[in-house]
Amino acid sequence: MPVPGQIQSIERAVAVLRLLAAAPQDLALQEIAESLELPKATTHGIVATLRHVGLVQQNRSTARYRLDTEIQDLPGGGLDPNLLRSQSMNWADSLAANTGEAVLIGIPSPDGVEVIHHVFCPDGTPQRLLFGEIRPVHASALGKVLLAHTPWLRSRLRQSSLVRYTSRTTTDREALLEEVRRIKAVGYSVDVGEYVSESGGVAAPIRRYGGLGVGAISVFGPTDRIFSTSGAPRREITDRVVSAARAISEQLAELH
Amino acid sequence: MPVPGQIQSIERAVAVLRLLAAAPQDLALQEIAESLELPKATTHGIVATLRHVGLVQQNRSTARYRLDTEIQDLPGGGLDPNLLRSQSMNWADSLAANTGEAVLIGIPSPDGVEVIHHVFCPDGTPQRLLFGEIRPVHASALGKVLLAHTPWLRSRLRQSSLVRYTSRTTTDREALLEEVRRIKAVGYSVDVGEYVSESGGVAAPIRRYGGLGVGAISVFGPTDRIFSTSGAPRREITDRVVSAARAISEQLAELH
DNA sequence: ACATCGCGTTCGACATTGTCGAACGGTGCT
DNA sequence: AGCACCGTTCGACAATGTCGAACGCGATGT
Repeated sequence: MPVPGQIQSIERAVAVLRLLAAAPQDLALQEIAESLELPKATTHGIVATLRHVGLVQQNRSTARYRLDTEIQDLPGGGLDPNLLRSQSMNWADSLAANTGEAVLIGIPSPDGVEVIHHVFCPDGTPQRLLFGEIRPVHASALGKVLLAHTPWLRSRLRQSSLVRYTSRTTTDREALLEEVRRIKAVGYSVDVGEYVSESGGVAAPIRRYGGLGVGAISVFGPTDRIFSTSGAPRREITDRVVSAARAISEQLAELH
Repeated sequence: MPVPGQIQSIERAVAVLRLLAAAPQDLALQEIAESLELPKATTHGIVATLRHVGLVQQNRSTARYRLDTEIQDLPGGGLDPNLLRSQSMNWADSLAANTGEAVLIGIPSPDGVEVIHHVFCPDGTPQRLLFGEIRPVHASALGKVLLAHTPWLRSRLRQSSLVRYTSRTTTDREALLEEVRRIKAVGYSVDVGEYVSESGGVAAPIRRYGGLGVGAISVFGPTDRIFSTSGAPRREITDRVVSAARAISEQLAELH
């Protein structure tokens, strides 16, 4: 590779995409090949790959190619927090009502998890609004479930120090990664007094189409209300959090 | 290549794009690499290539990567004919007024060049509206200049027969391709009674960002008014057509 | 019906091409 | 100053993508 940053097949693939984007109609394989001055077989490999990953469609009857509409998801960017909040508010409200606990919704931010929505615990006790606060990635149910379902967040762990907040805070990187693996398998995360003593929560991932986590929703409250005496989270809470998260994810997927 | 349609580097590049699209913030190279479980150096090659082709941007100060806004041009599709017409009407009018001849604007269509706009010759003679008509690719100034600047059109020549309309129609493929090469160099095309005897025209390409032809604009009329006695097109006409085409292209580029 | 043409697709050998471990140089912590 | 981390470059290796040629199929024309 003489000059770095010149991977041939990628440049060719992008050229194909650009050509298809500019074409007013579906293009035949041969037309693509000749436009790019590439052999037919080579072009076929590229186009077939693009079709395989869903960026290009092939008309069943004419065998011609066009851009798949899914390519419009690309510029979508990182999901507007306001959109996420508006789409999840109703689910958060009913989750709080059904569990009788407070609910948080968070998204990844440079320094941790940013709380973009907070439904107070319906018991009416005085509470402080957590909206806009940043919670630690390694010591909150929200953070840990994001860690499990948002791969690029994991590498941020390496540099940020694992601050100890309580005696239960996980400060060992290896142990945390091990827990993240479990969370990924189970589908929800748990925090038992790791950030604030006697307070804990359960969180589940909100995903965008494709499965990548873009946010998380969490129920939290006094540990003795969230967890049973065995130490495990109460089943009706985990179930409700998980299904609320799934419902929000599906709702997001529906608006293309 | 065991399974066709699985070019590794392209799939990886698309995965990078998808990851960047889903990320709410700029991502570090390492974060991308670890998310995709690829070596850093490999990832760097892919990202550098994507940056090189303009789909990815790198923040100068943080060195982190994000999608380039240019990626939004991709789903743009093949430029709405109505948009092209509305953007070029004013130029077409003044071109007709300045040259005293009729003006056509055309776009590629499956069977030839479709006329999407027609300004009558201002001399007031009775004329038939050509809007919506299909003109042959090989025997019109509009068609030939599109041929020169829209590569995928050229391969359509191979199968369609070169119908003879007049004694001056080019029916030899090799000769036509040779002329197309000249047109590409000069920047405008000429038709001297090749479709209708005694009638001819001069056309120039309307380009989208990147240089690909998406349409063409043409002045046409009686050959003795368009061309000087030497047979060459009159200089003030070619100049005006070319600069009108360029102006429309730039105007199109301005709306992102 | 048969032959022909043009297309998309597959095959397989080759060497070009991308991959990846390791090392470099710069920047911001502590 | 020292360290730690990151983006980038280097270079050897072989896995990978490339591409000429051949296949199969449908449409066309005879």
